Amino acid sequence: MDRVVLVRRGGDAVELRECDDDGAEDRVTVVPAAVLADVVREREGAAVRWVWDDTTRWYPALLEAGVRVERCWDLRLSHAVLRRSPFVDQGLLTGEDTAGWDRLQPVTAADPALFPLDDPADLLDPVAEHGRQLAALAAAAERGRLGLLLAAENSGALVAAEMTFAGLPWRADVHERLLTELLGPRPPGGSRPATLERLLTEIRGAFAAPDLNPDSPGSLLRALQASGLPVGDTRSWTLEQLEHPGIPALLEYKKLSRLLQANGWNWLDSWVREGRFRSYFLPGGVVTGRWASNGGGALSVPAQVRPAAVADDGWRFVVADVAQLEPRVLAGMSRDEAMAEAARSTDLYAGMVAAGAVATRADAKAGMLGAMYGATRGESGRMMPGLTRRYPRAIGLVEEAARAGERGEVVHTLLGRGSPVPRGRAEQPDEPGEPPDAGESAEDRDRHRRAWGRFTRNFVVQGTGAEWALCWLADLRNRLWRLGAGTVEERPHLVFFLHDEVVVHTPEHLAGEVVAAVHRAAAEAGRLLFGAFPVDFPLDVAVVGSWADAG
DNA sequence: CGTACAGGTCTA
DNA sequence: TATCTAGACCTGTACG
Repeated sequence: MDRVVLVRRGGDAVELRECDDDGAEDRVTVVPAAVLADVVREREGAAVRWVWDDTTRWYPALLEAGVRVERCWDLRLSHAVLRRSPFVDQGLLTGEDTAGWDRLQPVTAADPALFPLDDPADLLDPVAEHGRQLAALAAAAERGRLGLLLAAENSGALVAAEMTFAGLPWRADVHERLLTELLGPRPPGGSRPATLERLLTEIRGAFAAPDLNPDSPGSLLRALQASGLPVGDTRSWTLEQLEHPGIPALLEYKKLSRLLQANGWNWLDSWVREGRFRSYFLPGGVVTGRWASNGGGALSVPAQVRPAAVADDGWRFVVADVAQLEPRVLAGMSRDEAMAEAARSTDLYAGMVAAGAVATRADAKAGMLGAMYGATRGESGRMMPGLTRRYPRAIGLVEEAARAGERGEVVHTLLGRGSPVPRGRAEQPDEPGEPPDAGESAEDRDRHRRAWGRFTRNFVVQGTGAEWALCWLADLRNRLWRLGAGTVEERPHLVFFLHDEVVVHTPEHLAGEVVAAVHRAAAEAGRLLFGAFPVDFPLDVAVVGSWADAG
């Protein structure tokens, strides 16, 4: 397949350097930046992979011009994967501007306007970096897996930009009605809404604290203790355990205050424009390979405000999520036949009960969460011996990951994403990590070592789960494109992705085909990661008018 | 007066 | 007897 490396030449020209999959260069052309979108649109007719320093620096402008690309190679994201992967000979990846690629950050909501001469990306040579990456991949152990990871990561970069471009349909009028019903009318100048004022008066009376500000944890804690309540913190969960006439009003205040602060009128003003909530998704933003987000708290949109996410007239949302993704991924990556058998049922935890591994569904859930998060005590910890007997390969895999982390070793996901090197173990001379703290006791060191073991234990499962989800997303993106005609936002398109859940915005008459596509993409993701090994990934899928109506 | 951190709450 | 993974982001408060 042809590859075209895009290189900025000053503010108003772009160099196109053609090469093949080995990086051997063919010809070079220079075009004015103003016609780049037309050039890309024309070349998209044939198979081509666009190679660029960073998708967030190139793709938004193409999408604005109505151009969608099929494939890219994001040097920033690929660099980050290759730099950490234990499959890679790091010597092949090292060049004089490696530190610059290490530091390169995506363009996000916080700094949308980088001027050409201020952008650190302009100091980097994409052609040289591309060559190093191809050489590193070609020589890698497990080249096939690592190649799949890079393909999925690069496809995710395109999805992320397309989701920000399209935006999640959001009805400000529905959201405002919800706020007014719960909080009262929008008060002027950011003062407290009527409902909060009323609750505040009640709380101050109940705790005999006329100046109490419940938004100040310190003064709230002192007021509670002065009323004789035996509390050490002011979390809602703690307060729910208490018997006191002021508690219900306080809990209600905290809940509504949180709504106001996180998703109130200010949020609407900041993040909703022209009927769309536009946040920035950051592929690879979490070390495990999960996405992070930036702007509007897209990864924690409360269920409370989801009624305001409403599909356009004549359109629907297809909302799909995977049931128990991570235990299923663990069954597949450890090739644990017994756990895969439990995963054959729609409810994996019920499957574990049916197999006699645990007594109840609650035990199954607590035990699996404990196995993946590293609980050794309490409810979850008690399940571990039984699970280990019944599922030795699955439990053995996470246990080994934990032991490796405790020894300070790097662990990796199925496709080869590597865990960070623990502090104090970094080998780069310019990044010595934290020097050993002379004041740290043996107990502290032991606690840190076990905490790092819990992190690496979770890393292999959460990270491989993220790889499954990326493959699902990438395959779904291609299927959705083939279902319609026109630009991205005229066809069925992804508008939201959160670890194991997707939301597709689709013309109503295509909803049935989108549902089928979501299922087929999930089956394909399982095949890509686990081949013929029989582990199922059943989906909960809903066709709805509002996001709140799913699930 | 701006930055850093603590505490809290939402997400999977 | 037992709160254990990964994030974003708000306010209040301490600090330089």
